[in-house]
Amino acid sequence: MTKDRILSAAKAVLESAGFEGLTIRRVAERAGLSPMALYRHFKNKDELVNALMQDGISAWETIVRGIRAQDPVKWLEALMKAYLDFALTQPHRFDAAFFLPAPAARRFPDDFAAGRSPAIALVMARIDQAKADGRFRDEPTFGIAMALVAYGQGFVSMQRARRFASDKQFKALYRAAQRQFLDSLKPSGKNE
Amino acid sequence: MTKDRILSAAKAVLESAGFEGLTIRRVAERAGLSPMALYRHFKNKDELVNALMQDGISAWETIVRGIRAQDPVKWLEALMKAYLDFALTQPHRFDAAFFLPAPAARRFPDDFAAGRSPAIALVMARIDQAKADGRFRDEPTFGIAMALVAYGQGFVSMQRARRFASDKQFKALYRAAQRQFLDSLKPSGKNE
DNA sequence: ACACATTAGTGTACAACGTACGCATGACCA
DNA sequence: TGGTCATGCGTACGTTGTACACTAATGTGT
Repeated sequence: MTKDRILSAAKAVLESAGFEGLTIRRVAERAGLSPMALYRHFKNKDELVNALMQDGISAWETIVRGIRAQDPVKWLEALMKAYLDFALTQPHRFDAAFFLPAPAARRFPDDFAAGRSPAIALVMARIDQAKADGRFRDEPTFGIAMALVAYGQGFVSMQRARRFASDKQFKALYRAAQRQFLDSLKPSGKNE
Repeated sequence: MTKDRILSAAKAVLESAGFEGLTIRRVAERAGLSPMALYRHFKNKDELVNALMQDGISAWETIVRGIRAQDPVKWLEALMKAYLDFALTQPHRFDAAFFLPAPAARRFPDDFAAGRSPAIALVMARIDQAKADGRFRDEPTFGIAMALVAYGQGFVSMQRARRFASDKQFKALYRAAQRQFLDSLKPSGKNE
């Protein structure tokens, strides 16, 4: 399918040149087509970018589904580490997945926050498990999940806005905060 | 000063047309100048945008300094509310302050996260006060402050990416999470 | 086999963008 | 009076997204 070839080209351009360097002409060249040919397959540039967003989201879901840790708390630790890795090793794909505005018409129809997103559902399941095992205090699962998500998103968003002095510092602070966050969920008295 | 007139024009354009509508030509027209005149006062568009970022940051600092609550916990509540209001009532100015990448050359030289930023210093002072008063558990002030910041930034970042079904939902979830966050900081046993 | 509609791709052209370059104007000081 | 400097403008170029009109290929119905 030509559409797939265009999308592959777009992903390649995005990875090597970022969103700023993502132009119709460059994608077309990479796909071996004339610029206008893309418009047979995507209504406009926004639609192409939106396809990249979908790609980023699927990539993240695959990553989450691939986390193998048995212990629920360790699983959540691995999740937060995976999130950081995703943000650092595939920055543009990550941005496509998490920072790109969804098309206004097609907002996330259901409550992403309320756990309808596939990825967040997995997270909530582990939180429930940890609570059942007495590893976490009895606070609302949904609230914990939101905190976890906001945590990651907020940190990466600050890093993208260059609010840290260096990437090393960002990583160190992220990890410290992650540890403290998970600790703060332990039942009373078990905090170190 | 002409430079101030340009900046005012830029702020007006930003407010009415957003970053997408912020063009040299439009700012120049608003300021009653030819497009090229702006280049006598700003090296290029990035420098102008950077000035808008500084403006946004000062605006936020003014807001924070204006919070009058005596009780430290109430002060932090007011802070989180003010943050939400800022994001919703002056979206572009907020984005300039929190989401715009700082110029690569001039990264935040000191550790913003570590409390060198004026605004965060005020936050940490209140957290310390709450801990001293026995209102918060004895967890690292810095970690709490980071969590608070990341929380806000993460939520707004998700809203900007249209990850909520509506603004009403966003507000409701933000407030719920805020309440839960502050509750989770109370000393053991005092959680409802 | 023939006529015709649909699809895929191209080439040209336009408006809007950031901005390099060179020139005009006036203020100020010698 | 002449020279320097700051300020602003007009023109022009390259790059962007994409509207429009066109051609070539591919079915599809008779």
